[in-house]
Amino acid sequence: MENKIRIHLADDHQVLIDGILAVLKTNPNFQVVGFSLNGENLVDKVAKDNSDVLVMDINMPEKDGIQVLREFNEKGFTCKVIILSSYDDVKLIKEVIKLGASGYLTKQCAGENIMDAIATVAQGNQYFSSSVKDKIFNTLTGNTQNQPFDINEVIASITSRELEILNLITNEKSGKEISEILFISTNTVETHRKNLMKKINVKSSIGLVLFATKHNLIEITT
Amino acid sequence: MENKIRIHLADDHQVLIDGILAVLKTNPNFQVVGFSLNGENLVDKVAKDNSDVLVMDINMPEKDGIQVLREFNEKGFTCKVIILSSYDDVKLIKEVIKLGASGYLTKQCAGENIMDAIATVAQGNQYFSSSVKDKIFNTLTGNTQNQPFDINEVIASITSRELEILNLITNEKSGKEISEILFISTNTVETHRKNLMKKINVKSSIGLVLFATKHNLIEITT
DNA sequence: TTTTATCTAACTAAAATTAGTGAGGCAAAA
DNA sequence: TTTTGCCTCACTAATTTTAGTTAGATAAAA
Repeated sequence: MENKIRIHLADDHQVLIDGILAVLKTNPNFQVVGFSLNGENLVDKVAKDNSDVLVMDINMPEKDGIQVLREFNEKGFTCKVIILSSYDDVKLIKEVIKLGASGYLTKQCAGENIMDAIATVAQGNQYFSSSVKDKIFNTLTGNTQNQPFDINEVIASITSRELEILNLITNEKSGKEISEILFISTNTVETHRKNLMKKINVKSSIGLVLFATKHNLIEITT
Repeated sequence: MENKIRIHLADDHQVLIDGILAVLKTNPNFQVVGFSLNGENLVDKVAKDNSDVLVMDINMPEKDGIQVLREFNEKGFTCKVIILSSYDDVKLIKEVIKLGASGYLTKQCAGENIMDAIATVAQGNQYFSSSVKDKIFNTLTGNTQNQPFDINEVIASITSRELEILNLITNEKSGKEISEILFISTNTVETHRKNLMKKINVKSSIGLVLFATKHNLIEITT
């Protein structure tokens, strides 16, 4: 028998952590080496623990699961990550997969599924609960006309000045405020806004904000 | 030694139930006699189980915890109820106390707290986690301006109709479009929008969208 | 029963956004 | 050198949003 799988749990619900701890204790192949109630310093803790698998919630105080995944990528860690979320939102699922998560379970799943998932991803495979797989499958089959143009091209076509405008719009600045911040005419601001809407192909500033946040093009300061 | 305390668990997160099951197994005084993944027929099931204590989430499919408590009162059952909720919203806490709940824990609590709580309420006493007691205390002492914007309370104060509006705004619908979708006047839509902006304390619809996406209050369909 | 919460709606007035077109200046690339 | 892309700005006009107030209807709760 190989070594035990070293596991780190992260969820702001202590009772859930305690519960999973108790469940995992029933399997001698698993060893929980640490847990966290928020996302702060999570990457460092996991590195220090030398954990093989991180089971993590998305919604956590201080730093959410998405941010943690990003940090993992930046620092090039090899620890496998299983997302254990309350929601099975397609966008969220796609995002965490893109960010390198090895598994995604909803909290509707059984305790056994977690053990399956941990064992699976520890071997380098991916594990997604059936409801998650269904959702993804449905979107893949459902929308073929989804994106008439390449998102990356769109993002690349956004100039630095436009990005500046986009940033300010997303931070709830009005056209007039933006003009005062950047020392340009409101006309210019609105021209940029128009060009952005055309490029990104949205109907309003709301669409700009959704696009900006979805693709993390901006930094929200408020 | 008296008889074991008979417990029923109700939560739509199976993994949490499995976890609590594993935790409670460590104490021979507790016996979990049933569990439910939603609120449907919960009252009847608890009655049939002859349970002493029901540990129940508020947010459940089919029938939420509040409705279940009401039903308990109507039918005059004596089973003690402990609420295990994700939120420590004052309004919610007050409501469940009024409806006869014997305990209230947030999911931030430890597994041990649940055992304490069960033992306490089984003896006819009440059990509230310290964070819950603090919250209630603050409101009683009039310290309400202490927390100008408790996010959970803000979210809880959003009505279902407002959520509907918020959803449509976040999906790039204009006021006119929303009025046509919901068959109400644009004036009404704008009133809802105003009330939302006031509740959430943002300057514009952009702020509403940021809030909605940040807290996963809506489903973006586009 | 009275109060409270929610949804509905109207009114006015100011401010902001959306939409389209045109155009000058400037710097880098072809 | 000519072209291209980007930033700049103006003008008009329609539409939408923001802000404040008031208020009726209804159902639930105190």
